Amino acid sequence: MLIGELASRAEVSRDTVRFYQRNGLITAGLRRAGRKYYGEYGADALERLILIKQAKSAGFTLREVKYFFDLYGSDIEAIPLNEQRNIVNSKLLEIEDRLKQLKTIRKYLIEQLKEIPESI
Amino acid sequence: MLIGELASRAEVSRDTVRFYQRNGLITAGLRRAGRKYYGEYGADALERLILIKQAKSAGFTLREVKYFFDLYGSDIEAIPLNEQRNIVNSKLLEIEDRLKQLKTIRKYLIEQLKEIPESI
DNA sequence: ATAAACTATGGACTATACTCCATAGTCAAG
DNA sequence: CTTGACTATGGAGTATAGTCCATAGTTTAT
Repeated sequence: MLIGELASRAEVSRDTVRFYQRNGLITAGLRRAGRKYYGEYGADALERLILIKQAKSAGFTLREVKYFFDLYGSDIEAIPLNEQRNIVNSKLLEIEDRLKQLKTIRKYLIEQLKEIPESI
Repeated sequence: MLIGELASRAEVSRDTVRFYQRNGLITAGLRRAGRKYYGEYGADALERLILIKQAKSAGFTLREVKYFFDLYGSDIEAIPLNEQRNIVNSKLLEIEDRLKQLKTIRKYLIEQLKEIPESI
């Protein structure tokens, strides 16, 4: 399929597909079109886009996703189980850290709020 | 005082001071030095730097800090009480939102962790 | 007199994840 | 055969908060 079909199937923009491709997250074949070439994308590209979206919503960066793709391809099953646990676990720790920070900030803001006299 | 003294008193880098100045967060007078001019900073600049650091650690952006400076100067007391409450309160709401998002992500990651079989 | 430490200026660079634009070639429908 | 929809390419722009560099003038101490 061409980029437009891929993009709409994955529900991302064509520019996003191009961006991911430039950054080595997905690949495409070439389809001749006159004297130019169009990108030809397979089911694997679609799979990857979906994986990327999931990973992003789970708090992973593109850099991290690329790292795992480079290591294991897009087949999650190919990643050793203990490695899978490590990946998820360390991201979990990051999230916990950020949660702690935000809770500290929240506490501080609530204190501030208490310090401001009520204006009747 | 000159930029170096200001920076070390406020515990920020000189480049940070220059950056804030370029962005209208602090101002300086001019002290003649040969045929050049050096920035001359007063107590107000130091106060602002300290305020900025506090605001940042409370989750405010520089843009937000500048907005309030433009409106009320660096004198917090000058801000009407209900406005003070609004400011802190809406930042608090933002933080709460972000906390919710992160908790959702955490929940998801924990689920994932459960789905990965133990590798003995 | 000279070196060290300080200052100013402008501009480039960092990370993240895209988005937008202009230009130009291609394809399908009417 | 022309119009509209699609594609490719390169490059610029967005937001945030600075950092780093080179060049050049200044001040202070020895």
